[in-house]
Amino acid sequence: MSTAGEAIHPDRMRDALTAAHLYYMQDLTMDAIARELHTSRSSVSRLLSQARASGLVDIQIHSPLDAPSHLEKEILDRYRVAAHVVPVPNHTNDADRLERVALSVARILGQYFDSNMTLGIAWGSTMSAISRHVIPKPTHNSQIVQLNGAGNMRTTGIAYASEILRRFGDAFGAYVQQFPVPAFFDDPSTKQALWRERTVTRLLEMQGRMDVALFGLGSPFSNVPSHVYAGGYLSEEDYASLSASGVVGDVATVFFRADGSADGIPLNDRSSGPDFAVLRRTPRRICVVSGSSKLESLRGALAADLITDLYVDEGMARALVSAP
Amino acid sequence: MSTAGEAIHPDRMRDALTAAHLYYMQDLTMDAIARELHTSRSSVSRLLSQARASGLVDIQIHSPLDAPSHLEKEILDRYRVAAHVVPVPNHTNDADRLERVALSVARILGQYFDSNMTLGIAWGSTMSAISRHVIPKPTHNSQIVQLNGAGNMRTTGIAYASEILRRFGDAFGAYVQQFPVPAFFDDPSTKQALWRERTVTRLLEMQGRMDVALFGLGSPFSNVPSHVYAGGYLSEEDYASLSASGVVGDVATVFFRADGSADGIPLNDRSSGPDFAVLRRTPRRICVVSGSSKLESLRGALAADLITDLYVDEGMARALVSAP
DNA sequence: TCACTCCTTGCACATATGTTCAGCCAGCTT
DNA sequence: AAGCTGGCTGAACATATGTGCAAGGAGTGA
Repeated sequence: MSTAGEAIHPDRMRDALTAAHLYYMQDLTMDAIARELHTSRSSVSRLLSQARASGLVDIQIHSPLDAPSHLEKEILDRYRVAAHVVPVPNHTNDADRLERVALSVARILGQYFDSNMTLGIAWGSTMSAISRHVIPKPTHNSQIVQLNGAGNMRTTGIAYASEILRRFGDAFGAYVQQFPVPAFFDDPSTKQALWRERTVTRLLEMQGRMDVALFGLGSPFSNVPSHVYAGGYLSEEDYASLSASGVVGDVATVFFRADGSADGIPLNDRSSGPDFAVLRRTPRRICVVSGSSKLESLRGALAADLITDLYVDEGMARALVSAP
Repeated sequence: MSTAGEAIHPDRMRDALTAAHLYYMQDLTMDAIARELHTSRSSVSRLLSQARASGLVDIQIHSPLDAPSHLEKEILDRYRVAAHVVPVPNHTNDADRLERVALSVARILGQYFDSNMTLGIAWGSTMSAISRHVIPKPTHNSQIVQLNGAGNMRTTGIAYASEILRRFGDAFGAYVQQFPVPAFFDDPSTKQALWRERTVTRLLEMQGRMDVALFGLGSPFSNVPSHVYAGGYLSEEDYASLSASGVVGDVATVFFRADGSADGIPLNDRSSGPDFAVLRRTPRRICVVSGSSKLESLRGALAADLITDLYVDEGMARALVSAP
């Protein structure tokens, strides 16, 4: 069990708590609070920042039940997933879209995850961005499990993936279960052998018990290839094989076609990611997508029924409901 | 069923919602939001105010479970009630204390009340202050019931009490049940007769089904008499009778002694307020007290087991744990 | 159509808040 | 004890936010 968030001196936290009360519940100005706390206004400003960043202050936005935007309702009707459209101006570049969607998800994640739960997480640029902003929430007896290995031909990937895992674990005070294997095995039988090892079966069982899964999408053939496709995970032949199989995207390094099917895609036999059947058994499957190039991948994932809750930027949401 | 809060034009609300997302979830500046929304920065400021005031944005403060202040823990240990100490500087006058405690309670009330629930409320200066600040929260099929009549020798009290009721009703979109009777009857038999009327028994049944009761405390013999004791509700003889019975305070115009007993206090037979047995059956009984003069009254109410959740200013909390 | 009210807007100003920076202090190493 | 490091502080400055006000626009009744 890792410790939650940054260690904060208890006295400081009590001050932060008091400041938050005075500021958010009683509408005092920071100046007034500074006087009550016998400190400077700047310190109060900093205390309040800490209070927000450490989850002492929790800001939620409730749409009155009738308010879901036209887009969210349309997506619900057509795809049966709870959509959350993150407002983003049209001309925004993909990096900013990713950042804004990730920030929104990071701040709302606490609403999905609680004590005694297991959260499965993937890795990739989206997950990395989210991990950098999660807001701490203390939980007990909760677990975070890595969905797929991150090793590739050059590194074990442990540093990268574990950094992401660690951030989530710290934020929730959860036990973190890493998955120190390559994203793809060279030989399927190695995977099968390893999958019979008890350290691995234990992890697979945790995956099977997940309450929430959080993942982005890969899109191999878009003009902006995702982390997996740029990071030395796949060889030329692998890539060709994907193309030949009609793959449009992946979730946690498991691939699927436009119609949502995933059977008979050779690479999946060598992938360390969870079988879609396992994923579909997870009650909440939160998918975070941003950037125009992932539309086809998203359509495939929706067809595959991999998603229960979808976070997208506004542009993607529009694209999703406009075409057939 | 009254309509919730102020009527807001739906377009405006969607803008407010978007602004809130951009401001609170994505940390954009109001200036940036103004550009995205094609309006002026000042309008964004106003949109955000609306979003907060109308409950679109919900700000909560979570003390990490180990953080309850020394005072709150001490009160829990000694009196078995969940105490919430509202920080207030020592030299604050009673009017400000009342206002600050009321504001805090108003903003937190939504956490206690939800759809399909019944809320009982008293009246008085504390309740009035709270009512002026409640933050709207949409609920369904919920009810608000007046605990005790407000009529006195000069007025029916309906305007005063109903204004308080209405504010709560508006905020929660709840059905409001007023209690248009005098606070005290002149003749106990009038009360008994009326208590057999179906309009009244229906209301008494609602009181019996309350999920939450919200009330302040009266303190007849303090130097700062409460509303009841100043407003022409009681005659000289009544007052003398209370004194003779050893009364230290009241909840919803039902009186009690320092040891929490209420039997044999003549005025209670003429009071319109709920029998303490009814109150004690209510799962949550939230008492809001501020101002130094109500200490003895509070002690009595605690002894009478009328309270499950206590909101007090810091001074009162200290006083409560300091003396025997 | 006009006159009127009521509500909304953006501007300009007044405040409130965030952030940089230099100084200080506590705790640790040598 | 001296020297160092890291974290915290308040002053000063740079930004961001709140609000009074005059102007404009939609609705309403004469």
